[in-house]
Amino acid sequence: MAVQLMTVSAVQAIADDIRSKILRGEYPADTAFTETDVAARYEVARPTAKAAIEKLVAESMLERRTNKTAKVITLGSDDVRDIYLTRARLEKAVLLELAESRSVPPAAVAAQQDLERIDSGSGLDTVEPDMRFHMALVDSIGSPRTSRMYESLVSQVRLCMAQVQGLELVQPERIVREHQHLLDLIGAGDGAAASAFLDEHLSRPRERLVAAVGGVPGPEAELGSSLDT
Amino acid sequence: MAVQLMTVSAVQAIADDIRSKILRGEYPADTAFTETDVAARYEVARPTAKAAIEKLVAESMLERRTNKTAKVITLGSDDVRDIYLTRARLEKAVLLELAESRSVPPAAVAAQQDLERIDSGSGLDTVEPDMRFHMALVDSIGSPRTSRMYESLVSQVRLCMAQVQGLELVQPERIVREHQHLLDLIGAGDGAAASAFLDEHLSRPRERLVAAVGGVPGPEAELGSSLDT
DNA sequence: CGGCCCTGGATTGTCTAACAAGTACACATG
DNA sequence: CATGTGTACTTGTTAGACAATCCAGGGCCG
Repeated sequence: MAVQLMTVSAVQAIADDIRSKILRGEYPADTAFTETDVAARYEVARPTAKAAIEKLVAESMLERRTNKTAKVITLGSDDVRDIYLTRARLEKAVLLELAESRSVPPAAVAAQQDLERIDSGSGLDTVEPDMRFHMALVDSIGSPRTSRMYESLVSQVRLCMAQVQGLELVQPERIVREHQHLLDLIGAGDGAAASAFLDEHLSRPRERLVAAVGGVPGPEAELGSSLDT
Repeated sequence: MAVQLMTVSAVQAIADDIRSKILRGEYPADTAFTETDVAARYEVARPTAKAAIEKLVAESMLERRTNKTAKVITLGSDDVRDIYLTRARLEKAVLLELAESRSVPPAAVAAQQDLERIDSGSGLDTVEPDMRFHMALVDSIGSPRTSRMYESLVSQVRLCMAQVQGLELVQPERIVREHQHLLDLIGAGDGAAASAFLDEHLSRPRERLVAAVGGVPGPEAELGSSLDT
């Protein structure tokens, strides 16, 4: 009867809170997260804060080098392209499989209807149903690993959008139209066309984000040379 | 200059050691990893052992539910299919892109030559160059995130193979032939054929692994049976 | 005789306190 | 001005301890 409302784990709760705040844009890129600071803010011991930070590092929300303080990850234009290209690879494969069986996922249709409903709203309200639409497509094929990977990519897209402030250029009616086109192509069994159209559909926001993050090629491409992992 | 020789982190070293031992098959499925046990074996404090265990849980080598001891993950037939299908999704997209530019990755050719060289060897020696071949294909497109995801899938394939003992049915000459066919199709720019052929190429080992892991549909589909150790 | 409670041991989650090691920055010195 | 040093800050790791939880075995009652 209890609906598992308590996260039963302090580090999980802290990590969830920090992650949601990062995705909401409350912590801009390069914000430092010291262990003692996190421990003090959430009133927990330092090992607990440390575990939460490392959890976020593991899922690429924060980055840290040994003996250095963790910071909110900075996504450069290279990262944005990589995220969108990887995302497209997964989703195109999904579209091909869905078109094969001509199965239009009901959850995606529902997300699409939500998107139509708030069509007149401002740009930022549309990204949630937009993401849900794509996520529903991927989830519908019932592959836990594919879903988990895609979810991680979507999360990074949201992180990137949160870091870029002046980004209101989304055109809801165009998104709705293109989504509908995708669903139609799936229903028609034309996987190749759906796959190709997805590239088009994703290219616009991708380049928009690339432009928004500025000319930064990568987070650490400009300090003498490679001091990489 | 300095070649980063010491892993400077105890938990990293412990996690690496346990992971390699798991992938080598020294710890069969469902092997329990108690925090105090790991701490004693590596002569470190319990938090350190805990961190190492949680690191392995994060990368799906171990699984644990709250307040329960971590165990080596058990991959059922559902998991094997999911791993191979997800793997195919990523790699097919990669093949399409490679064929688009007709670029045959040199690293893949090198792995292929290694595979030909030990062609006469037993089956188990072939899986390393085999994996390296596929990994080289994926790495060649220069997408860090795609590579990381594919690597995680390859790692799970290796884990699965390590857990299945009697699995010597690989036919090296067939693998060599099919790999060469893939490279030829890439060079010819026929991405669609390469993509389709990859499905064929992966289906055989997939079904072989599915059969090897037995009729277990999933790790926790039947709780009335084996819980030994 | 069988089912249920209940009490132990075992294990994990978390805390406090502390020390060692490494980095970064300021400062003093040549 | 360059260089070396030192100090503060932060992380990596340890030790010990306590509460909460889970599992199994035994005793009690029907």
